[in-house]
Formats: sequence, C-alpha cells, structure tokens
Amino acid sequence: MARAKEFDREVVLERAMNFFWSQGYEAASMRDLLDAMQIGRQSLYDTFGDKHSLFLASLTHYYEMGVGSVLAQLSAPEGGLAAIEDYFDGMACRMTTKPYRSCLLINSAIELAPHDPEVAAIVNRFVKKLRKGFAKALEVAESKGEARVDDTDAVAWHLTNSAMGLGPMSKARVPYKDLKLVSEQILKNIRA
Amino acid sequence: MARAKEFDREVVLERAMNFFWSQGYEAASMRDLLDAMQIGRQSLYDTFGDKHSLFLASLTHYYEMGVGSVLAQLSAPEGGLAAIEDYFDGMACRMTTKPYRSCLLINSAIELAPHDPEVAAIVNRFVKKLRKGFAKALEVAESKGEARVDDTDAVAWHLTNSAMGLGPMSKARVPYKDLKLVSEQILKNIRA
DNA sequence: AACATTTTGGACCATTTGGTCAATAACAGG
DNA sequence: CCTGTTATTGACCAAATGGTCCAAAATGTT
Repeated sequence: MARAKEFDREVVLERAMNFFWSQGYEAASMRDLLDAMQIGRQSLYDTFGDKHSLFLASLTHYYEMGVGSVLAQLSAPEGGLAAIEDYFDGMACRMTTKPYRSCLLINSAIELAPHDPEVAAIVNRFVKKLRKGFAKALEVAESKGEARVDDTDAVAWHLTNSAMGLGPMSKARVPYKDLKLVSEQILKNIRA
Repeated sequence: MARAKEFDREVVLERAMNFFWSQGYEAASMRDLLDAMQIGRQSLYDTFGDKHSLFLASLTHYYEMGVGSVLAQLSAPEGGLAAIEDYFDGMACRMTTKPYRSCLLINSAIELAPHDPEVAAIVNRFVKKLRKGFAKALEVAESKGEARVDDTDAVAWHLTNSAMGLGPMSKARVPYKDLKLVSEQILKNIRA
C-alpha cells in the first residue's frame, strides 16, 4: 500500500455539490470549486476527473442523498394526502430560506439538460420518479378516502409540474407565504 | 452627420436574445454572440456596452416583445377561462417544439436572479404581472360564470406557479402530450 | 473637394479558464 | 531502512475569456 488520502471523498463531493447548487455549472470555476472543496488541484482531478465528471458526481450525489428519502416518504404506503402536503410544504420552506438555491435538479434541467445528454438522463429519471411518487401517493390517498382522483396520470403530472414550478418561483424570491398559498391550493384541488 | 450604421439595432438585439435564450448567459461567449448577431465586435460594444448590458437589453426585449401581448390577452376583458386555457396550451406547445429553450425569463430566474439584482428586478416584475394577469382572467371567468373561485389570490399564485413549472418540465423534455394533461388538469380545477 | 463625425474591422490586451506535469512527501510491506 | 506506490503541492500550459485601441472607411455638411 501507499500514502492515504487526506480527505473524505464524500465530504468534498458534498462541498462541490453545494457549490454547484448555489452557483450553477458554468459560473463555478475550478479555482473557486477547489477553495470550496478545500482540496488540492491534483487531488480533485485524480479523484473526480474533469469538471464535467465532478458535476455529474455532484448531481448524482444530490439525487441519492437529497431526493431519495423525500421521494420514499412521498410514496410510502401510509403517506397519502399528508405525504403530498409535506412534500410541497417542505419544498416551499426549504427553497425560500437562506441560500435561495432552489433544487439542483431543476437548476440543472434549465441550465444544462438541452445541451448535456448525461445531465438530461439524470433529470429525466428524477422527473419520472417524482411523477411516480405522486401517483403512488394519490393512490394511497384515494384508498384512504382522502382524495377523489378521476385521472391519476393527469393529476400526477400536474403535481410534478407544480413541484418544478417552485424552483423558478423561489429563485424569483416569491416569499414563503405565497408559496404556502400555492401548496394549500394544490391540496385543496385534490382533497375529497 | 456621419456614417450610418450597417445594421438595425432591433434586428441584432433579437439575434442576441435568441442566442442567450438557447444558450444561457454564462455559456454564451462574446465570440459566439458576435457570430450569431452578425455584427462587428466594436459595433456591439458601442451599441450595447458590455456583455451584461447586452443581456439586460435582450431580456427586456424579450419581455416587451414576447410577453406583453400574451399577458395582454390573458387579462383581456373578454378573456376569462379561455384566455387561461390558451395561455397554458400555447406555452406548452411553444416550449415543447424544436429549440426546447423554455422561457428566457424562467431560465434567467434560475441562472442569474439570485446573484444579479438587475435580472432579479426584471424577473420579479414579470412574475408580478403574470400573477396579476391570472387574477384578472379569473375575475372575468367568475363574472362570466365559467369558474368558481373562492380565493382569487391563492388560485392566481397557483396558476403562476404552474406556468413556471412548464420551464423545467420542457427542458427535461417532458413531451407535449403530458404537458397537455397538465394544462387540462389546471383548467379542470378552476372550471365551475 | 475638404472636413468633421461616426462606424467598422482587426490587431491587440490582461486575465481567467480548465487542465497537466514533475518534483516532493507520506506511507505500507519486504 | 529501503522500496514501490500513491497523494500532495505548486509551477506551468495553451486556449479562451471579456474588453480595448486605433487606423481605415464611409457618410452628410460646408
């Protein structure tokens, strides 16, 4: 064996993710990224490859760390309407506090998806999973008698679209109280 | 007098706008912008100032040319439900065809608003006007007996949020047929 | 035709970009 | 305590970035 790494891969990846999250891909220079990650230049290139690969790793990390649990809650068998409510309220709340950086996947969809197939693939998976999560939650809600849904597919798409809307809305600094209205309105529309 | 300009300011501004629209701000280099605008370097700097000013001019042009009429139709006194339907259907249709570049204002909200006060101001005005347009359309719809709206403010915000959602959705290449479902669902929720 | 004024084209600039290289340092096994 | 392997450091690189300078060209007025 040989010399051990002085950093934890996951820790510095998280730092990169946070930096991309608040700055965007193009606006994040490797220099600033290096500062943010607190890591040497060569260490970065050895560990993650080039900038694009680092971004892909960051986005994947975001997906796995941040989105997974939220999505799981959404499609939990005991979730139903409350799960949907929690999702929107949680999102609205998170997005309208301090760093105002929206959601990395939404940001990436806008900035990169049309010109970057790999990013597009990740974003697409996310959208599909989100839609599926909503569909599941709607089924649960209906089976619990909380909601009356005539076209699950359409409503699930509608919820997905509303979720995506929170990204631009929060970046435009629409305050929480108004996004809260949005969240309530969404719920009102599907409640039995 | 002296030498006349060889280009029409509005024409080249429109070309810049289109380029920013499909590429984003950071990803658009001055070189490529010059090519797209078909104009000399010095002409650009003389006419528009620096890159940031050019972008601001492009965004304002987009706002004035593209958004104004759509917003006017939305809040037209004879509009009502149909105006809302046309808005969403038109948006969904435009966004899911060929260049897939979403809406420049939504894109700018995501990429620039948090770090660029001037862009943020323009985006904010847009969001406010859009919300106002929806509110007006809802009033008209209600007065025509097409819709039953208990909380105009909340529903207007909800429609605004849904409109913003179309940006990320289309960038994620969600096809028209699914955005059509979204549009229909939105309408169904407010129809009397 | 000469002039004043403006636009144009392209050479030019410092800085920053993403990325590499090679020398040094740290570590484990023999 | 060597030795092979890996990690770190900082110098270094070509290319691209946004932006400027200046000479030449074009125009209306005198």
